[in-house]
Amino acid sequence: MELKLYNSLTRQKQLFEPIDAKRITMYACGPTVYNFVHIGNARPAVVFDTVYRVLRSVYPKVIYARNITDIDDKIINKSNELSIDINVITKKYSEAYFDDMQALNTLTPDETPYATDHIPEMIEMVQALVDKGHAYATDSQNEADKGHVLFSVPSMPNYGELSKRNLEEQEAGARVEVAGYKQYAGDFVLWKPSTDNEPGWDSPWGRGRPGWHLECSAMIKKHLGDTIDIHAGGHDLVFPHHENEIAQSSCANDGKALANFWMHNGFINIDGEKMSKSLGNFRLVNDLLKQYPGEVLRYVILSAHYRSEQNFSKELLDSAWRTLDTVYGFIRGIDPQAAILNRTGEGYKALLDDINTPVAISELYRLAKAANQAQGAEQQSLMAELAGLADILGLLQQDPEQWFTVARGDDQLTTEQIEEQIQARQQAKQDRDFAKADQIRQQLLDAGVVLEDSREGTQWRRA
RNA sequence: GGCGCUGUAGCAAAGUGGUAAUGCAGUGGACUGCAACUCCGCCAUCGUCGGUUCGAUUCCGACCAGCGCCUCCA
Repeated sequence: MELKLYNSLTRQKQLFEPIDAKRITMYACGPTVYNFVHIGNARPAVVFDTVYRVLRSVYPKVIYARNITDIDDKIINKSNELSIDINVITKKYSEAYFDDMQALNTLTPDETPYATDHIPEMIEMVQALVDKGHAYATDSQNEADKGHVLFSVPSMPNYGELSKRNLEEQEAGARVEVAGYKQYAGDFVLWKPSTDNEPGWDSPWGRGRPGWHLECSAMIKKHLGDTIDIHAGGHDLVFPHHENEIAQSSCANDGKALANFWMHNGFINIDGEKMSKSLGNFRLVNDLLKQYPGEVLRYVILSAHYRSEQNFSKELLDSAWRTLDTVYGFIRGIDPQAAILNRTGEGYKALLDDINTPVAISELYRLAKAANQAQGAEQQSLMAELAGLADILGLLQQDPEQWFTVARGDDQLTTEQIEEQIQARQQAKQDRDFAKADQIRQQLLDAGVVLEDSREGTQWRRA
């Protein structure tokens, strides 16, 4: 039983070999909390939650950390814009994030470090970089430029390893305005000065705040170690974010690798276009949850391989919902069984092969369908295997009866009303008044309730 | 200019050097008072053109069409 993962660093799928099989360490870049998160933020959360679940099925202990970025210029801007204290904003949106992620059935990471709780660690790392000649404080001659500390990219010979970038070759097409205080165009900020009305912390270079990349490096070192097994995030973070994290950590830790495996998820587009503010096509998880169960969103995300791009659309969501209806329909009324993971099953094997969730999901469907048709011990065994696979995918965690009967969106009828109507229809059928029976059924259908007759009676579900 | 990705049925999405999983939709049939559910069946030669090979959707090359990063970004 081997786990293979695609490693962005080597650009190939390779056998996952942990540093310490008794303690797996994994870090995923979390959100900057200045707004509700959109579906694109949900993808890494769901994907790496699944990776976490797979790892836990293989190894006895996995430490998964996902940070909250609660100090950032975007947050400061929002704070100024709305004249609301920055802490109020970060509290509100970090809580909203946790709620959304729970709706997507992601497990709570073992560590949720906040950037602002790690200022001393960050300062310490900057100091180490300065001491080792990998960083420099800007000249204090010019008052405006004073107080910056920059990472010196030329001080690191193998800079660019992750993104395979050669800074010289990029200059031709790059439109980066180079700040005057930089010694080299590619140098990036470790520490920047804060004005009096900006949040800041005292440091050897004056009152200021950390640069974007620094927190991850500092928090990884503190909570997980100098070198971790897996570092994950969205594909767009490869450069510059992760590249710079590597530079900081590696140089601060005397050349040790920051992570052995780098995993990056592909983007989510909306109706064929990238989500962007100018297009106004952001899909907030919070809004989508008003129309779809969280499980539908999770299912959609896992129905494509995590490295490929995925196009979100209403059609995709509706289709996923119908599929889940079918699957829950298969197991509705069957006694649930304690989960037993079939480690030689196709679904689990697919997950071990670079987290191939689409194949695992098709196996989930196959098992549910087979359970629907089986009887007795065979059925129990299929249900146990189904539960085992479903647990790793974080799907099918609801009671099927609930899945079908909990009101969806704008449903008007209560369960009691529906069952009353079903009784009335039953009577009409017994009286062989089919016209009336059909009329009741149609009325219910118009109200979003589908009836399913069987020898045992009438079952209903919301559609 | 540099780095990189994608192109498989109406939609979604796996996959393999030996004629392509799966889901949704559609469709034929069974079941049903009629439906719904369910069951049985049908529905693609894998962007184009070359090359390698006994054989390619799968390898190589070119081309076409999309797209991402290089600036905040999941």
